[in-house]
Amino acid sequence: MTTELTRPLASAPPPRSGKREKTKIQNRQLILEAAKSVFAELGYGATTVRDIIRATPLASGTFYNYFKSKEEVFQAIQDDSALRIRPRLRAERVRASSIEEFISGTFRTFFQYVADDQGNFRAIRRNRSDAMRVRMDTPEIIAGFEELREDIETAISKGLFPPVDSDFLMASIVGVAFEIAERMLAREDIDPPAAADFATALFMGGVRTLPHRKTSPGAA
Amino acid sequence: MTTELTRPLASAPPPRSGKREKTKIQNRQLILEAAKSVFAELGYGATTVRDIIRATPLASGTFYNYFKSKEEVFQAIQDDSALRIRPRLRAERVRASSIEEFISGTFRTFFQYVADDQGNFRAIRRNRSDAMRVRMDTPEIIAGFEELREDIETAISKGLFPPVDSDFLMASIVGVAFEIAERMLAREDIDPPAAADFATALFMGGVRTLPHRKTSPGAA
DNA sequence: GCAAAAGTTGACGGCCCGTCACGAACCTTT
DNA sequence: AAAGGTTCGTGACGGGCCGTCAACTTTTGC
Repeated sequence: MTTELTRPLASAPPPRSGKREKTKIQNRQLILEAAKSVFAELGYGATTVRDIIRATPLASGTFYNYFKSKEEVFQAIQDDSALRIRPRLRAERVRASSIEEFISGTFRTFFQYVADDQGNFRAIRRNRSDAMRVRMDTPEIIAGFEELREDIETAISKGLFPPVDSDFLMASIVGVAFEIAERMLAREDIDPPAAADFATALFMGGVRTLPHRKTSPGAA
Repeated sequence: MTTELTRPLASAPPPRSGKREKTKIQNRQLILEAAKSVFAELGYGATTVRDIIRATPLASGTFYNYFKSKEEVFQAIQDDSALRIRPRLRAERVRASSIEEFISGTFRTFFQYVADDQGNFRAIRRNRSDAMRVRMDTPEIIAGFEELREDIETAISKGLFPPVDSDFLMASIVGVAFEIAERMLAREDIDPPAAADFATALFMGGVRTLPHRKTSPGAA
């Protein structure tokens, strides 16, 4: 504890590129990959840290050199996903010069991403064999929500949006995006543009301007 | 399953109102109440079955006479909640003679219920001290979603709604309802009618018809 | 009352948790 | 290149929770 070293230069920043750094990165990746596969197999709830390390050549103790718990692994996986899409969504919104572009750009980008990234999005959302549906928002994802709110504020101050409750509007966009994404993935033909069109029409003009369906109603 | 009646007596239905039935109901309630309180205290994730029975005069083995796991207790609590609001929501929708009534009735009823029922709604939604947000939909809740979809279908066939994708529309309503509910509860002044007005305006006319905010923008 | 049925109890084996002392692998210094 | 220092992987360990079950207690039907 007592750091009473003579300290000639003490802790020089160790940006080594030696073998140590290499295996560290590798081990971390090993654990993440194993976790993804095990989560997909057993579901998040049923998975134990032991299951994850067992799917790895490492020892149990090693796991804890990299993550504190399975929650943290989960977060790392999800945050990774969030980190990849956030810039794209943000770019889409910054570029927008109308409400319509803002809304449709956001939805198109999001649904397309979800469809491409089903592995990370879908598998994790099953708690176990329970019929219960689960959605977990990691800090990085929540930060993405906040970013959306800020972009809405900016859009309002630029006169793009009317001065509405940006918190509720953000919540509405998020809610529609996630909930429709789930239905979209449950379908035989996954059609991100169709999902985006639906959501965009809802936000642009309400229920009455929603696209009409092609299939005749009443069909089971 | 085999309903072979004839049976002179055999397993006569035991609708006793004896002491046995009474303590059975009581024990179940004891466990449910304890679970609610413990979930609220520790968060769902961190709670163990032992924590629940410890908050009870019962022995550990008894727990398993009533529930298979903490998941099942959780479901029982949530389903209880869902069972209370579903009829109200349904009544509201059946009574509706216009899109506007259908939508606004649904949201008003839902947000009012959430505000009244914070105990069951709020406490459970914290996973633990983690920053992660969690939402879990039990079978009863999911059945409520399906009921909404059916009511939308009925409304379409009655000409109340245009022939839209009822699945996506249901998803949108659900997403907006849950997500706004969460923001609403996070605020100092919980105002269900305001939340309902916002959501209704969104579905009736889109972003451009959303209520304008009173507080001047730009304030931190 | 009494015997069978129903329900409760808590101890038990099995598993998972997170830690930690140890030793091996690596890196630095001379 | 050898020694010394540091970092990190390893697996065994105590503690706790899980779900079960044989023994016991209470209620019920007669």
